Amino acid sequence: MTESESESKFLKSYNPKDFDSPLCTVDMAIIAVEAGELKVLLVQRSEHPHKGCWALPGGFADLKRDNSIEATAHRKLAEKTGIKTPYLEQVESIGNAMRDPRGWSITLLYFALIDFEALSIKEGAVTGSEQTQWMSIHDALKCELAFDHALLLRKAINRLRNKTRYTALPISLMPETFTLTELQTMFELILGTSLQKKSFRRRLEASGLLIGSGDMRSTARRPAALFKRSDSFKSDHVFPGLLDVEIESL
Amino acid sequence: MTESESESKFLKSYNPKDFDSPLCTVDMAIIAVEAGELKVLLVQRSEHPHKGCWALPGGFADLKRDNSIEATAHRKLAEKTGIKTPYLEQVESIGNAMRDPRGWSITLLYFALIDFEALSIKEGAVTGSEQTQWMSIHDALKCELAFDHALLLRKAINRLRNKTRYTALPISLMPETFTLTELQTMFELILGTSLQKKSFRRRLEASGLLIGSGDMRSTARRPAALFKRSDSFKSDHVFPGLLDVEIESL
DNA sequence: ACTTATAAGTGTCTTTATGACACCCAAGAT
DNA sequence: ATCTTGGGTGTCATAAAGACACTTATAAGT
Repeated sequence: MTESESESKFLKSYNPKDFDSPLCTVDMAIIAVEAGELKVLLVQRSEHPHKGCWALPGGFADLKRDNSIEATAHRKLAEKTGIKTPYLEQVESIGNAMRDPRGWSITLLYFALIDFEALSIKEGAVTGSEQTQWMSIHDALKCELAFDHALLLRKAINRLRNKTRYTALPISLMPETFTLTELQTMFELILGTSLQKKSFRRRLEASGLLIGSGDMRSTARRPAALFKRSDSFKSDHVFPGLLDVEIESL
Repeated sequence: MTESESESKFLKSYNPKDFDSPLCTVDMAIIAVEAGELKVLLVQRSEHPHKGCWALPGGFADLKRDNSIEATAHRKLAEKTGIKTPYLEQVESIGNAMRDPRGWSITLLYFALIDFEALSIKEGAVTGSEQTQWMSIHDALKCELAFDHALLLRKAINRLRNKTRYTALPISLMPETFTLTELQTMFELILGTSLQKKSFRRRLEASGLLIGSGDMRSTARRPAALFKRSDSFKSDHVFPGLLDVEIESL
């Protein structure tokens, strides 16, 4: 019997269900800004365990439909928000015997950043049988989320805060065009500190990530130049230096 | 029936095996330096699939013995190297339908850095029925590793290289005491570039991570001061600035 | 029409950290 | 005694962020 015959015979008699295997899920921290606050999308669990609790959206990979875990994450995101091309990043995987009463379980945590205004499914929408809600990060961390989802949310926010110090990530939360002050406000909102206007503009200027759209935003004051993402824009662009703010680890 | 009675009834009738669940493993890139080369610990697979191929050590979480995936990683590491307190970090999780012929599979990739000299199990050791080997990174990436382990190894090395630019991580690869030149050589080996002696020493001096051990190393030339980790040492210490080297993404 | 408040946007000096590189120093080898 | 060699330092240049004052444009109020 050749090696490859031996291997195919082995595979034929192999059944994954013969082994004890942990539960394996994908959970998502979907983050947007609305009304000047960082918010996260939560769903109310319609099934046990933790029935009735608010939780991060997520669930099992559908082995028939999803070719990879990123596909699962994209599918979940599209189901909840209608958004197809978000900023999506894997944060970490947490697995242990205690986090789910059903038994040993692992979750792959993703976080997504989206422009709230681009949402096709908004406040209080009901997808399937589940109630969904945008809740401010602050409230979400206080309100007894299901499982260890408060921990997961903290991990996602910490990642977002850290990356905001040295990358252009928050631009993913902005609409098509925006002013530099609006963008700076977004950074400040995420970091929870105020930033130096000059330094902020210098970084962006030097990065070449944005170009003026030509238009101006006329508000009650002096009009502000509108910018949009340039051709060379990448949301994970790394600036040469860190913003010197100390972030409170949640 | 109260909510909690309803929930416990649900849990009693719940069987994880009722659902299609992916295979879920932990794989490890265990890295050390020997003979002036970055090396990775590989095991030769004694079972199908990919029987006979070299692979990163790893395997299924033992739901009976391991309380968490970190516990699984620590156990695997101790089994292969005898080392209990390494630098250990989760890199990423990869899951898709193609990476394992047995079916949809997810792996949680960890990487560990250890001081080769502190190993209790060395070259060519046989643990259980598996042959193990330390192979240079360069060779390992060329030699057709099992599954997608070449990809996993590249991800681990890229992470190591990136972190070496702005953290003190490589100190985890050093013995108890060492000279600054030896440490710099370690950084250079990982990054694949030479570094400025002065800049390198300044960063470490300013960090307060090391203190002189009092002793000197007497070689054929001028003796060099020996240093050890100070009380405030943390391997994930972040330096204020980046080392300005461009690293070839593998 | 003039003034004022306010947000947009700029000029410029300081501070911090790394890069570059020349120089000095200590010990064994000759 | 001198040479060689790697250990270790002094110092100026450069890059990027921080601090902060200043100018500018607009709408609203008088």
